[in-house]
Amino acid sequence: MPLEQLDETAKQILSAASRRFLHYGYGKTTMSEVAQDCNMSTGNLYRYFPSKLDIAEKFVAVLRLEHIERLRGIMEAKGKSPKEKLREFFLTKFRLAYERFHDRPKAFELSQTLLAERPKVALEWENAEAQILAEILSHGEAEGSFTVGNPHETARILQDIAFRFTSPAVFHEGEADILTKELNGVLDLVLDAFAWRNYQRAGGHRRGVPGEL
Amino acid sequence: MPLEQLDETAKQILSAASRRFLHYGYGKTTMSEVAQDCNMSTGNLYRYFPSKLDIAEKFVAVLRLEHIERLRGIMEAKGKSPKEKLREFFLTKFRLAYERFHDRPKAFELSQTLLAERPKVALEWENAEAQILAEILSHGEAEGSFTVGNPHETARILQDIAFRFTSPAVFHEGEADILTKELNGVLDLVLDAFAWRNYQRAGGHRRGVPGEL
DNA sequence: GGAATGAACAGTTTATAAAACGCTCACTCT
DNA sequence: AGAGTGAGCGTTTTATAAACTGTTCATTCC
Repeated sequence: MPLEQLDETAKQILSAASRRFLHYGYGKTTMSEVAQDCNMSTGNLYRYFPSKLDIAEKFVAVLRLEHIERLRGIMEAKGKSPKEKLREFFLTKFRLAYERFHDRPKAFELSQTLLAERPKVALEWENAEAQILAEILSHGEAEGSFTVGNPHETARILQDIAFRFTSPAVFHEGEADILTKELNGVLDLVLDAFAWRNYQRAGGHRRGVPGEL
Repeated sequence: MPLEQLDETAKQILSAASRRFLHYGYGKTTMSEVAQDCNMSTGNLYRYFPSKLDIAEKFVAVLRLEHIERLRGIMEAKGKSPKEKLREFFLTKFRLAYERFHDRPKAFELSQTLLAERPKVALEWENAEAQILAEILSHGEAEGSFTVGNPHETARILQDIAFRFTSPAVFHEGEADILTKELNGVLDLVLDAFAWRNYQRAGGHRRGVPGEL
């Protein structure tokens, strides 16, 4: 699945196509243009990719890998509390989404067509994120910061909550700093909910709540 | 602004146009068709509405009024706790949005074009909802169920949180019952956050928290 | 014989001409 | 004099033909 498993020629094709996708958009790049960039015939492209859409899918898969690695880095960071990680997770996710879509309209178009044709891609992306989120929650639970029943279920709910700050269609409405402020308000609320659940689990009779700042 | 303030002829025009909007969609209904339905000329339509878009805007304004009245009814209901009202508010809002868009694609098209041309309409709708939401929060605060700093700010944040369950673009992904379940999970979390804030305000030393079920 | 080609096919996009549309206004009707 | 008309204006939508694109495969190349 990672880039390294690809044939050298496939990498070249992917690279040429990616460049055109970002520059001219998915719809405006043709297979023969990509072939020309690679000094080969159109027919030969199909020895390495089943279709144009599969090239786009691979392109997004690479993007996703970088995106997920970034978030995984936050999860694995030392010296940060699970609460801080949770906040940073969503702030980073938002910032990455904002940069990807608001600053680069062609990437937005590619996502639109790809997700229309291949809905699974979006689900895989969300699942990969939910995985990391669930790990943050599990660590927090083990460490006493959170009380989370089912980490994966809770991760889904957190994704629902943050949807407003991930959905590309909305980014035009508000500017980044306003949205960031609102997202922080949302995260305050989420963390308060966890604080309450943690307090409830602890029996609701102690003044100091473990893991509370 | 309400329907009653309209001229009798204007009401007739609005009614005929609305019927066509819902049946054939905004784009497929023509002014001359509406005029024919009303047994008048196209020119006469413009004595009552400045443009076709303004008819659509009035149509949506009526919809909004019904929608808001419904939510206001929840807010004003007797014998329900603010927490129950908060939950019912969002469940109803979701159900209404789901019916409006998922079950009636033509209404979806009308919203799309109207919001593209008249972004203010969406803001007014959101503001009207936020108003009611803020009142529920204020009542809850006065009654001891919630601790809410700024009701309007908090209302905004709750709207952000529920965005996933309001955004028309998403309704195709999951079915209503799955989304309802997830929304309930989100509301559980929100209510827990309020419980914690309430507990914090109360000094964090009492076992029983006022207003808690 | 595996790698690469490019003409050919079906489907889509684009270009453009024709039809239809939203809207105005000089006018008629009552 | 206020309500209503409808031909006419500029623009948008639609219909259709031409050009192009994604994909295949019989063939060529090394």
